[in-house]
This record gives sequence, C-alpha cells and structure tokens, in this order.
Amino acid sequence: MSEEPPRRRTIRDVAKAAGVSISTASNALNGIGRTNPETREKVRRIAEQIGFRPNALARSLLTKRSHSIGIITNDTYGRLTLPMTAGVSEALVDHGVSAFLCATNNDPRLAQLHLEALLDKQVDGIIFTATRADLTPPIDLTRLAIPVVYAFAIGPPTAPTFIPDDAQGARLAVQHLLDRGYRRILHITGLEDYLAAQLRAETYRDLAGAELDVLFGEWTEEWGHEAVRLVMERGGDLPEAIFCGSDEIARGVIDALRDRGLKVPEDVAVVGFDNWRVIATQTRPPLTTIDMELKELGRRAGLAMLDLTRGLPVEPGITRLPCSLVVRRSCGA
Amino acid sequence: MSEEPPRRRTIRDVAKAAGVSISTASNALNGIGRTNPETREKVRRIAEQIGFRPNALARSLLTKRSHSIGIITNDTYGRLTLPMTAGVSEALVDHGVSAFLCATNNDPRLAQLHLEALLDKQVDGIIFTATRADLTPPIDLTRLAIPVVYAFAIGPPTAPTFIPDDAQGARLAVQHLLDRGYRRILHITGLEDYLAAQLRAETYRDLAGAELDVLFGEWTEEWGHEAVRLVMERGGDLPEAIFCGSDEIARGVIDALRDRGLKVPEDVAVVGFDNWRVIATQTRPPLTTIDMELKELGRRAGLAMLDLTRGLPVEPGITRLPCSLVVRRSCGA
DNA sequence: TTGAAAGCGCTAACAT
DNA sequence: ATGTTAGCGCTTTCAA
Repeated sequence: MSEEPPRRRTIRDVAKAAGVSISTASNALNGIGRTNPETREKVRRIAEQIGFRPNALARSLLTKRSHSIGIITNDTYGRLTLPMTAGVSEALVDHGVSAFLCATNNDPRLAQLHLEALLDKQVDGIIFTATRADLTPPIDLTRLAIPVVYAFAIGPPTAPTFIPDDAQGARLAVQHLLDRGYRRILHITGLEDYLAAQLRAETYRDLAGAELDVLFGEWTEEWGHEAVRLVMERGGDLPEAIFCGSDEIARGVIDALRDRGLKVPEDVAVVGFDNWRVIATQTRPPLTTIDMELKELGRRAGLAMLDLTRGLPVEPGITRLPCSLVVRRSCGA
Repeated sequence: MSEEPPRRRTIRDVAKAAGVSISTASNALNGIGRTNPETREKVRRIAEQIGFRPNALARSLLTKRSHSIGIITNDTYGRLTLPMTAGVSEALVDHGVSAFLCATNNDPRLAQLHLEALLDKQVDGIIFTATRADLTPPIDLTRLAIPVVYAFAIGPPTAPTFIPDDAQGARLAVQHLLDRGYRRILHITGLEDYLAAQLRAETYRDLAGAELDVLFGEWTEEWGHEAVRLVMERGGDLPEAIFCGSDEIARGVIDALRDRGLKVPEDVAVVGFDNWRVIATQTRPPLTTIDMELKELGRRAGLAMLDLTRGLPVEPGITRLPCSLVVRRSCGA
C-alpha cells in the first residue's frame, strides 16, 4: 500500500497537456501579452479540466505581492472585532486577498510575535484594530515598510484611520428624542476619559441644552441602576428622556426605572448606544439605539488597504463613518 | 527626490556580509547540518545586525509548508469565534503559524471563494468552526488534500472534532445544585432540536430525577420569562432551583422571578450555561454558570492541527472537552 | 505568436 | 565544515 501523494497540478502540467511552453501557458492564463485566441482558450480549458490552480506562494515570490494582510486586534471578546473583520474580508475576498487575524490580548510580546510572523509572510499591509479608539497599540507600527490602516483605533496622522462618528451618532440619538418632543433629556454615560464618551457628551450638550446634566460613570448596567438612583434621590423633576452612552448602561437604566414603577417609554424614553443585539433586543421594552456600523467600517478599512497596496492614493488621517439609528420600542417605535 | 525602496535583506546579503556561501548561511541560521560553531555564531550575529528575516514565502515554496492555516466560520457575531480563534493562535504563534480568518456568513458562494483563496495560498490545514455544533458546513471539506479539524462543529468521523462536553457541563451544574441540598430542580432550555440541548437535558434527567420537567423553548430571555410564567400558572410547589440551558434564558428567568417577588437564590437558585460575561455578570444577582472554555477548545484544535501538519497521528472523531463551573451569587457563592 | 532562459529567496542533495 | 548546484512554481524579459 503505497500512499500516492495527490500532487497538485502545476502550470507545467497544463503546458504539457496543452502542448505549449510554460510561458505561453502563463500568458494564456493571465491574459497578458499577445496570445493567439485559440491557444488561449485551449490552455484555459485544459487548466480547468485538470483542475489547475496557481500556487499563490510562487506567484507572490515573484510579484512581491502576497495578497494577504494582517489584522491585529486587542479584542478578546469579539463583539467589535468579528463584525469588522467580516467587513474587511468582504471587501478583500473578491480580490483574492485573505486576512490573518492576530489576537494580541494586549500583550506586547504576543503582538511582536504576531507582527514578525506577518512580516515574514510578506503581508501586503496591516490593519490595526482595538476595543477602544483612543488606545495606543501594544507595538510600534509606524516604521513598517508596508501600509498600516487603523480601524476603531487612532493611528498617527499619516495613516488612514476609520472610526465611528460618535458625534453624529449622538446627534442621531438626541435629535430623535427632540423630534419626539422630549425636552428634559439626561445623559448617562461611561468613563469620562474615553474620547468617545466626551464626544457623545459634547454633542448632547450642544443639542439638548448646555445646562443639562451629564452623568459619567462606568460602562456597566450597574452604573445605569446607580445613576437612576442618584437622579431620583436628588429629587426635582424627572427627566423626560435618557440618552445612554452604551446599551449596557441603558439596560441598567431601564431595569431601574421599571423597578421604580416608571414605564418606558411612557414615563421616560430611553435611547442607547451600540446596538449590541444580545442587550438591545432583550431589554423590556427593546431598546432604541445607535449602531456603529462596524461591518461597514471594516469594509471601508479593507478598501483603503486595497488601494494602498496598489499604490493608489488614500487620504490619510481620521475618517469618521456615520452611525445609524435603530428604532425599537424604548423610544419612538 | 527618488523613493528608495527599502529592499528587505536576503540570505544573500547575510552570506556576503559574513563571507560565506549562501548554503552555509542557511545551515548556520537553521542550525541544521554540520556547521562550525564559530561561523554559525558569526552568521547569526550578522543576520541579527542587518536585520535579516527569512522570506517565509520562499521557504514555503520549497518545504511545502506554508505555516499558515485557515479558519472558516459562520459566526458573524464573534462571541464564539473570537475566543476560539485566540486559542488557536495561542497554540500556533509560537511555532510561527498564522491563521487566516474567513467569515462565511453561511453563504456557500462566499465560503467557496474563501476556500479557494486558502488553498491557493497553500494553507497547511483548515479549522472549521460554527455557532452550533450540529450544523453542516456550507461547503464540502471532506475531499481536501490537507487536514481539516472541526471545532464547535461536527465533522465526518475521520476528522478530529472538538466540542464542549455538554453532558459534563450539565452534570457540573446539576451536581452543584444537588450538593447544596436543592432537590426539586427544573430545567428550562432552548430548542429541542439542538444536540446540545438534548445532551444537557438528558444529563439533567439522569441526575435530578427522571420524572422531572424539561421545558424546551427558545434560546432567549423572553422564553425565560415565559417559562417562569408557565410554571407559576400551573401551580403546585415551586422548584427549589432552576438549571437554565443558556445565560440568556437564565437572565429572563431571574428577572421573571424577581418580578414576582421571589429572591434568587434564597427562594429559587439559578444556574446558567455559557458564561457569556455581558449577561452573567450583570444579572441580579450575578449568575452562577457553566463556561465552555472556548479558548482552550481553540487551543486544542490548534494543537491537533499542528500535529496533523507534521504528520503525527491524531485521534480522529469527537473529543469532548470539559466545561468549568463559575460560581457567582445566583447559586452557591 | 510562441519558447528559452533567467530568477524571485530560499533549502537540500551532493561534492569538495 | 563549507561550497556548488539544482530546483520549488511561477512571471517576465528577450529571441526566435
């Protein structure tokens, strides 16, 4: 019983079967140079028949383009990274480009290891992605010979960077509330040192009235509960609506309101931020919220990468991509 | 201003700088064959100095090993895939192996496209991953010339397959309840046609008593609410504890119990399944639950892949990996 | 229009 | 112990 290794077909096999030279076969297959239409068809037909698929490694060695890129992420959870990665792939797969995914767990050693593996494999570029936009990468990506694109992470001014438009997202939320006649709007959000929290809060103040409260806290349900408690305790008029900095906070807020016998949206309307399905669809009532369109963000980053690897010009600097409003029952449905 | 392309150093550069032949340089660098310790050190030092990194593509072309694998997933959400992928990478990165991540969105066309790109790039193997163990891949992976490993998905009997041990996980949960003296235990779970639901339910019946109820429904919070309503309506003794088939269901159950003035765990203890952080840590009280150890599962799949690509024997068939119990306040903390 | 030949960067016989 | 040589599978001059 000898194991017969099912050797892959090479261009040599095609050439021989077609009775032409290797270079002619190559020309025919790639539609490059002058080739007799008949031989071209013949070569292609035979290639198809014997199931020839070019060895991308060999090709890359010569063309200096590996048709692969690396995605480096510090997200261990997946909620942000996977939709984005799916978007990146979506943009690339039709061009035969594949993406290595490297989870660094924010460990510099691991990140370095991954980076080296990527560079050795001659990736055409790297997309860096984080769970928080204003966070420094665990490794220095600024001196690479290949293009680097940042997605949901802020890079150097020279690098194309794609981030959700937090201000526009907040505007969408607040405007939605205003449009429905809500006036006394409260903003309960996460940690003040998050750039995203600041941007959303600023927009909120601009739109809803500068004198209004912003309650900074944690990005948790618990903080949502706590914040409602604080508001109730200090007395005075209840807010008509609450714009929450995240769906988790919104969930806490909604639960806390219900605990106190307040109805959403009849007594207080609530809007969240993230459209994290497992939360937003399961609050009672389901949550009206802002979607950051992560997949589209990934797609845009992928397209930028594609252009860069082709030497096309790509606008450097930050591009903020629009969020969308998802209306459910907690406000306006 | 001429752009000087910063050409990467090749082994040729190293050889020249060290005054040896290319093959000696290669030997020295790879520590293969007989090499004079001195020249070896010299070559290595020089390689280090000029920042030489071998071109993995060239090497792969020769050795037929690309040191890259493909992960094909139908998960668009990331909750399962990302931890698993991180585990896979963790197992592989120290061996210089990187993983292409392909999100198929369950679209056969997309899956096929990705598969072709992977094969063209000569991946050493493929790991298939799904959001549900008993689901058929959107493409045929059984006739490939490279090894295929299934993780959180069931493959053909000939392929190594890694799945969480649902029965053991359920046993962990139920035993935890029994150990604490709870006797009338109810099982509220998801769709009956999920293999995982069946296995968990079976174990539950074996341990907690065959006459006991299993309420099959959806994998949602809503079903948790609904199930509690059903139980209350039909009257009779309340269960002392509820083992839920998922954290989402558990969350619904806990909320429904609280709505009815029942305290968890004082009146009814609750245990979930998944350890999905965003849910389990945020229920009130936080949820005692079963963790499927997805990262470890990925690591095991990665290690199996590693062995396979080295021609080492790997046990085919299903390997069920142990779950762990995470104790929080909803039971036993 | 086609083919011969060189070579991408590296490894691995084989000779020395 | 080291160097020479022959490729891996492909693209790309350059000659025919």
